[in-house]
Amino acid sequence: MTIRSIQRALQVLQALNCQPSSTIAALHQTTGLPKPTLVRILRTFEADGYVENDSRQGGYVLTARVVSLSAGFHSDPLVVEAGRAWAIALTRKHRWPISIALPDTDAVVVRFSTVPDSAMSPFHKTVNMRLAWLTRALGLGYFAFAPDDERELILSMLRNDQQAENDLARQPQMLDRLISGIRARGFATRAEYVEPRNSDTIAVPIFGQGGRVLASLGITYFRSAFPSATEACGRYVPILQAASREISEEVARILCAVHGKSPDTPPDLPN
Amino acid sequence: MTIRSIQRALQVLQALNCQPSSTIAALHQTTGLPKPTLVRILRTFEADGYVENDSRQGGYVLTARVVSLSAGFHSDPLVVEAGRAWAIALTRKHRWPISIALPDTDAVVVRFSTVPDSAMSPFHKTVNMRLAWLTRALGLGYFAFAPDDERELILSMLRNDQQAENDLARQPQMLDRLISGIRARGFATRAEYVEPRNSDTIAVPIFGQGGRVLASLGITYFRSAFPSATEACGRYVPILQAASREISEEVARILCAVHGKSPDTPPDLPN
DNA sequence: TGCCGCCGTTTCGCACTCCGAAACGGTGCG
DNA sequence: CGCACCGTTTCGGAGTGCGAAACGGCGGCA
Repeated sequence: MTIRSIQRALQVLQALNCQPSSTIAALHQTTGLPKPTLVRILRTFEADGYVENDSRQGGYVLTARVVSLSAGFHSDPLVVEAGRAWAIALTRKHRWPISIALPDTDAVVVRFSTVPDSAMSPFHKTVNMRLAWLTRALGLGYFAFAPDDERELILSMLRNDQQAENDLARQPQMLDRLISGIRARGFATRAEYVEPRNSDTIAVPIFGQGGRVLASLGITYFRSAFPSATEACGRYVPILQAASREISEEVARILCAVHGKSPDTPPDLPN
Repeated sequence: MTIRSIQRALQVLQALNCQPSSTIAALHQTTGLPKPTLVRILRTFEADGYVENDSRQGGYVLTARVVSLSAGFHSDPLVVEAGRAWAIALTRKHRWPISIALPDTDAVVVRFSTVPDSAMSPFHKTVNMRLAWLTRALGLGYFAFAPDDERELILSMLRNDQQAENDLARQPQMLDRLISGIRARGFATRAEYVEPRNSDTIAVPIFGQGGRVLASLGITYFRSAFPSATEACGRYVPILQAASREISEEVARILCAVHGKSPDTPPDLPN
């Protein structure tokens, strides 16, 4: 059971967003709600500071505070929203768990993972796991493709960090060699010397409009399932890269559709 | 009387905006609402597509659709929000009505006016009145200070327009002379040959951060109240310009405070 | 001037919607 | 195995939100 008054309130909020200012009559017209109901809803918004009612402005007007209702929505979750379907599809087809990681100050954070869907997974729970920038596949898969200024910003944070996993931040030459290798190959893998040794992750960047990296997309598998890492990469890198491109397009599509209220059309999933 | 369920819903929406993903327990913690209530509210949001609940993401997550709750909020109404207090104060002190106008394609639109507060007003209702770009003070007060590309865009719309008031768009030399005069003086007045002849308006631009024009701010008076237009301008232009500067600062202040939930602190009004 | 129509708001009594304590099923942990 | 915690469901009661109707104000019109 859903709460009717809330749905109506959201409906009114949407309507208010369509015009610089709205009269009761106009809202009544577009939402179909009875006028006393509208007055009550608007009075509630007003009490909380989301709208103001001023005859000098010709009715009810949104205030700057409405922004706080969606201010926390970077495009961060967007890439998860867009990527989820492909990640699930990939896991269904190839068995191994897929993860999407996003930057968060001094590490990347796994924001989505199909570990619960994958019978064969080296980990139990991965969501919200923080992974080091310079040793983990998902960290490097983002870092290596980030623009120079962003990389420099991250490094400046890591240099003050005592964690052994961030040692590379203090070894510019080695780091440069690692990064240019990753950029040349188009994907990153986990450093060999970090735990757990029995598994590996391959990660590729997901790009947004304008070519900026939004996130990294990774697949994790047991090393024992393949004769060599090269073999595994040869198999999964093209798949990840294709998925990454599709996710980028889906992000663009969602961004365009945000204003419309059309129901979500399910994307064409890989078969 | 306000509607409790809506207030709670907004509260939850705010909380969701503070974290990439939220569990029921976390929301219960921060909002203090009973868990069954939270579940109902979240289910409502989910039904309308504003949040998604996915264990793979570790709880409830906002979707791109939340943006539509504040997408209509350009910084347009913001300048009105910021300017209202000063406009009212100016009218109280100087009697004449003050208006704030914003661009809307082929004209400017009065979005705020103290006409209702002013006993002495040449007009009855002004809000939502559309004023021609090149003959009205509020149009010119914006146009003359807009960047070149924006001016060119507006002109390209006006050139196809049959309205007599937009004739100047087809007379580049005369227009240039008019515009550079306005820029030099720092304010605009209504063209002498348009109605109503018994009144005049003086308008100045309101600038945003980065020096872009946000709106124009105008005062309207009966010509018969002054021996000459020069006299009126000499008196009111400094006042309008000072108010414009204050409003710009207020806009900046609101923009900074948007995320915080601190109650609106009333600005220092001119005495 | 007086009448009419429209608009935003308030009233008020009833119905039903929303509420939340309690219980439930699941999962991870010691 | 028992415990603790978490998200979700149940369910009966009451308080909350509902909307038809009425109100007051304003502007237009004759």
